[in-house]
Amino acid sequence: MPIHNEDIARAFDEIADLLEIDEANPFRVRAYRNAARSVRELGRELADMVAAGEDLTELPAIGDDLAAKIEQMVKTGHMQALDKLHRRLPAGLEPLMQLPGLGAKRVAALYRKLGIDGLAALRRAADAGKIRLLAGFGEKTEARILEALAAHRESEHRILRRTATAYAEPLVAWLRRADGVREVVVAGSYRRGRETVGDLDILVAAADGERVMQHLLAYDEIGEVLSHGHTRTTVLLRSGLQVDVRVVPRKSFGAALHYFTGSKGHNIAIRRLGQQRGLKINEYGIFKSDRRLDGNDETDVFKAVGLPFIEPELREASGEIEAARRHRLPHLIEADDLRGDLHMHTTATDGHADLRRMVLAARDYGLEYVAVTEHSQHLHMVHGLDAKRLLAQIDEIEELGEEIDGITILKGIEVDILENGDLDLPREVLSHLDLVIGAVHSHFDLPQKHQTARILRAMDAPCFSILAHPTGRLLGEREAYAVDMERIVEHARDRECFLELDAQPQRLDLDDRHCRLAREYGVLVAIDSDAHRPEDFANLADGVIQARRGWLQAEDVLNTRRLSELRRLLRRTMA
DNA sequence: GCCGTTTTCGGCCCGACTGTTTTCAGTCG
Repeated sequence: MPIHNEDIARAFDEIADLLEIDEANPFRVRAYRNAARSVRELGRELADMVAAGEDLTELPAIGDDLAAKIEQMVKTGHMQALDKLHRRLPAGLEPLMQLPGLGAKRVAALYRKLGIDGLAALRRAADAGKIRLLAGFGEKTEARILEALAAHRESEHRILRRTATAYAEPLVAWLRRADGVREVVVAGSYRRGRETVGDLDILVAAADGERVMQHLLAYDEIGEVLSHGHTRTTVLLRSGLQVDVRVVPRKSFGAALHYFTGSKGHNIAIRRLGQQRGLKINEYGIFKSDRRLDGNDETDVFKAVGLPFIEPELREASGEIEAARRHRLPHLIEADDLRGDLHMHTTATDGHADLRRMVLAARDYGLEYVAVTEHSQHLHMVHGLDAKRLLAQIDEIEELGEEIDGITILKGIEVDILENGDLDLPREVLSHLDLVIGAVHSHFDLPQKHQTARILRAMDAPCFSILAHPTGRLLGEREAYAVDMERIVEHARDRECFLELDAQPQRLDLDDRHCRLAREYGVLVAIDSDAHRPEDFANLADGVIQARRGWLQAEDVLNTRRLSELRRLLRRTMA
């Protein structure tokens, strides 16, 4: 079994948990957690770096000791340090740490005083009322543990950013109506543009916090109040979505917005920089020996540590601070930079509106060009096009193109990549088109080697312009299939074809790391709506956010090109 | 255990809320 970065990160996190239960030096514990974060944020596989003999101590938060542990895990599949800890502390303790309300101290007490060594034992003790009798515990803590155990069954769930927007917007509007409220912004991972969010962090600028909180508690959608103070209140909406609302004075809004936007790793790095300059940075401002310097505006925080403004989408502690220091931050793409869309469907296959309505919707959205890209025959379920129907659609598109002004309709197809890497329609038919999008819609479970070879072979077909939704993931439903993305990106560069960032909210692949990889290799990314309905062109905005998370500039994106330039680039893929 | 414009030792981000405490520890973000 190949070892992935996530396996290593989990091992480090588990060591941190067990060490903390064992009352080890808290900074040693933190070192493991920092390393886990660093490994997760790394764009490349550690196993590959080890194979290439690279120096892992170059990576942030990895020193000689942890580099050796990574190497050991990659080579043997085990980390002895973790195995050793497991001989002294049951493996069942680590899941206990994941329950809200339980940390190392309490887990240690439960284990040492009551012999609780896992979730099952915890439930038995809580049911029997034994926990409330422990020093430092009480009835409320015991009740909270029982609740946490019940919630644990439903497991952690993150929701699509798009779904979160539907909850966030009315709540923000509600909070704006509270007396004395100056500003309301959704911060956290939502503001950083993560494709899924676990909760909403809403920041409010107002003088009277308690007044805002009273207004919040009157919101119709609130299911439960988890905690309530005058600067911070946490509630669960009826939908189950957790919302943290924080109120700060207007003069602290910038510092608070920076702090609550995160990411955690980014904040820690910024505060460290501040510390080196003798500054204390918190959500209330920037301080030098208790004298407040600034904090009105988010840029104050960056200025204080000698950096230019860093866009929220970049704040993942994945090189943005170093890039800012060297003035190498990308000038990120904006939604207005897109001139067209290269992937959409109509009622000819699985779309919900006919060709005319879809094209008019694209024009209304402000696009200069749009490509019609139906599924091909292999997808029987959606009545995919065979050669005859495709040729008929080409005629239909040309007729409509004559008739409609203000937008150019390109002729394309989303052709299936068959199991052996062949395309689902012959070259003679595809060559009538302006572009060919290839996509995997079957055999998702091939081993990585085969899946990668299959896709590389498809990219070598004479007519192949863009690889659609390159990992096939459906967030919350289906994992990405196993592919070596670096090889695919490299091949796209050599083949002079393109990779898609599918902007459907549950797809959004390429993801941020893959976008950065494409940019490194100089492969242009197509941000496509994959629209099936007129309103789906709005997906493009979500795609742009993901592209920004992937450090893409307008020049890195295929469909920011003018039509003439786009046609030139596409023609090369159809030779 | 990591790290370095305080550089091989001595630091390590920082504040709010809860519960159980009678002045604060534990947890969380």
